[in-house]
Amino acid sequence: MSATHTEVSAQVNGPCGDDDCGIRDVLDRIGDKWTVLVIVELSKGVRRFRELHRAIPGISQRMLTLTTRRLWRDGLVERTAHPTIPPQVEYRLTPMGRSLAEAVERLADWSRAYKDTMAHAREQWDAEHAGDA
Amino acid sequence: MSATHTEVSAQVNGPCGDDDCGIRDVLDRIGDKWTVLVIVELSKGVRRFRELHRAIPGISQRMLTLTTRRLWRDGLVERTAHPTIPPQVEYRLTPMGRSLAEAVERLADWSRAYKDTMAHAREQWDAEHAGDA
DNA sequence: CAGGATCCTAAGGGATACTG
DNA sequence: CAGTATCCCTTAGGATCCTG
Repeated sequence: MSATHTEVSAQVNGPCGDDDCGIRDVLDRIGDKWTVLVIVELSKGVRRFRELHRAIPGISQRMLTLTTRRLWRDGLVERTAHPTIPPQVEYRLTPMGRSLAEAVERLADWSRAYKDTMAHAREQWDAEHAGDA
Repeated sequence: MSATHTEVSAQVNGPCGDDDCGIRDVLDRIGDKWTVLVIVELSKGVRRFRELHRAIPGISQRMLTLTTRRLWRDGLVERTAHPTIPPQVEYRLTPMGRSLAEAVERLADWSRAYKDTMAHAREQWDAEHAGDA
């Protein structure tokens, strides 16, 4: 798997030369507490504010508002406000949003694949370092 | 959660039934400020503490210590301490760590692919909502 | 060199009350 | 219903000094 390279082949498996690529950009966007959950929920279909709120346990209206607004602003979701009484606002992923949802799903795949391995690694580490502080 | 919902296509493109899958798990691990940067740097090869410190501009020793330790504990990186004076500690990704690095790269790919589109979307949004507060 | 121990602040985010 | 507006508090993380 890993070649016997030291750091000569920095550009082999690193997609960017020596910079941090765009990784921080994505994480600044989805690294918060709720964004991905909203994205995942919206990847299932169109949702209204209230539906999102109930589908994502624990989120406050405030954070849902902030999160949806950020996604909207970034062009990841489309917001449709029906001028009815009471108001109805629908959120749906844009093509770009769906593509992000795809990438996020891959990450979720990884998580499920290695969850047990990581848990076991932690247990073992904790056991081996039981005398430290 | 609510079972009486008439959600027909809930399991179509959603990889998990109605839960949040393991997405939060991953993000709790890589969603912080430095973890991915360390992972990316280590994906280029073995690195010593100092090398990591200099390769990742802005990180403090404290955060580098915490970050590497967490990765180590989770079995994502391997830590080799040479009992020399002065000490030498090498970090390298484990197979599981490399697999995570892969997934992270995919996310970075996405970022680079849509960076401009998002920036443009934001500009437009800001322009259209210049009169709000 | 590779950390540990402390101190301290910025900000993310929760709870609650109000509004169009 | 879909938000706003405030208050408040926890905590990630920076700065600094110390050690084996």
